[in-house]
Amino acid sequence: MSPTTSPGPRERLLAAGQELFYSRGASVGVDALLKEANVARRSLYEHFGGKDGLVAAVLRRAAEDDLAWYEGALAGAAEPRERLLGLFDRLDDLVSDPAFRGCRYFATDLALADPGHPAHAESDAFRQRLRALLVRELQALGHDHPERAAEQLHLLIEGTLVMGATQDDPHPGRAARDLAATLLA
Amino acid sequence: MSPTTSPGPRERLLAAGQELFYSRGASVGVDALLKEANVARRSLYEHFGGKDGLVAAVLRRAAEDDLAWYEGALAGAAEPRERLLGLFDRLDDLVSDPAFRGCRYFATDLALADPGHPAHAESDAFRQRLRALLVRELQALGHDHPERAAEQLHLLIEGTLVMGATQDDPHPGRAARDLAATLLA
DNA sequence: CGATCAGTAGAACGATTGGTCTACATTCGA
DNA sequence: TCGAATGTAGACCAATCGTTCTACTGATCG
Repeated sequence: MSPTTSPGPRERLLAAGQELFYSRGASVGVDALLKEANVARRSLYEHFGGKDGLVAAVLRRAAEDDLAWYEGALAGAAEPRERLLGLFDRLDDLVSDPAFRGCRYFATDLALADPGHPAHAESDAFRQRLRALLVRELQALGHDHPERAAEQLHLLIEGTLVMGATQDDPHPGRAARDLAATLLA
Repeated sequence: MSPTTSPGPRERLLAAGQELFYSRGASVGVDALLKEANVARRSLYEHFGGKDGLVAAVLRRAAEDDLAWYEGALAGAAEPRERLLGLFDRLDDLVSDPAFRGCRYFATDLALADPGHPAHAESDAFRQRLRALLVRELQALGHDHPERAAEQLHLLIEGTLVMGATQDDPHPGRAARDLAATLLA
């Protein structure tokens, strides 16, 4: 149990899933995941019950990371209004990365047609937490209609991610930031 | 050649593809397409060369329909400004339909990992035509920065479609309309 | 009439899918 | 020291994928 113990198969599977599900979509084969994680086939089914379980577990973990990213992006400025506007600057950087492939949760939802798939619950949970974070921020800002404004900010965020994913727009974050600015006036 | 001749296999395949690719995604099996179209396996390969060809052909046809829909949505009002705002009302109706499953082109792009797939070219073409339509409308409106505003309107449209697809937002079109209104001021 | 052609119907293909199972290695605590 | 756990390695399975193929049918037209 030394602190430098190499991560076990469960951890490696989560890491491989986070990487491959994002870069190649939820349709990557189990074989590719096992190879990337250097893990035996059996370990996947013992730890996650199957591919579906891994997809859901990866989304759950990614939600933690992503929400922390949003918190960090908001922390870029002190003034309440600048905090939210700065978020779109960070988003613009994010989607400008050529490796950016769009919103993880939306892509997964689209890929998994079965509405009962456990991954959908994770997507919903993430979106609710993101929305709550926006509402909280708008309340701290003293906005008159935090719920309505959060809906609009959410729409701007999703729009930025889509525009960034299709790549034919160099700086969707800037376009969204300008719209957000009028919203926060 | 009577005018009531039932559509041939090519036409039925396009119709089946437009229906199934949208409702079940580009990953629907060839068997389901053939069954829906009531067409022999062989016809698919003679007319479209394979499933990839059908996917691309369906997107090309859908682009015509969808752009016509956008034109129609703009035609709802006479006053230039109301034309664009009315578009978001129509979008709100569209995404409120429980059968709405998001943007056809973006979903297809996400589903087809291979960047060389012919469907991507059709998606790009559609987006460019949509963008051109917005620019034209903004010019007619006498907007100071039609290109920039079109980018923002496009972002609002895509955002509306995403929010509508996830369903946890009853009226994303209204949120987008309000943002668009400030943009057109 | 007979040839051609577009169509249907469906068997069969090789590859790949997610999932199960057996055999063996390692670790670790009773 | 023995015996569970926990892991790896990989064969194997049934199902499904997109594709190719053969066999047959029904027009259309010289």
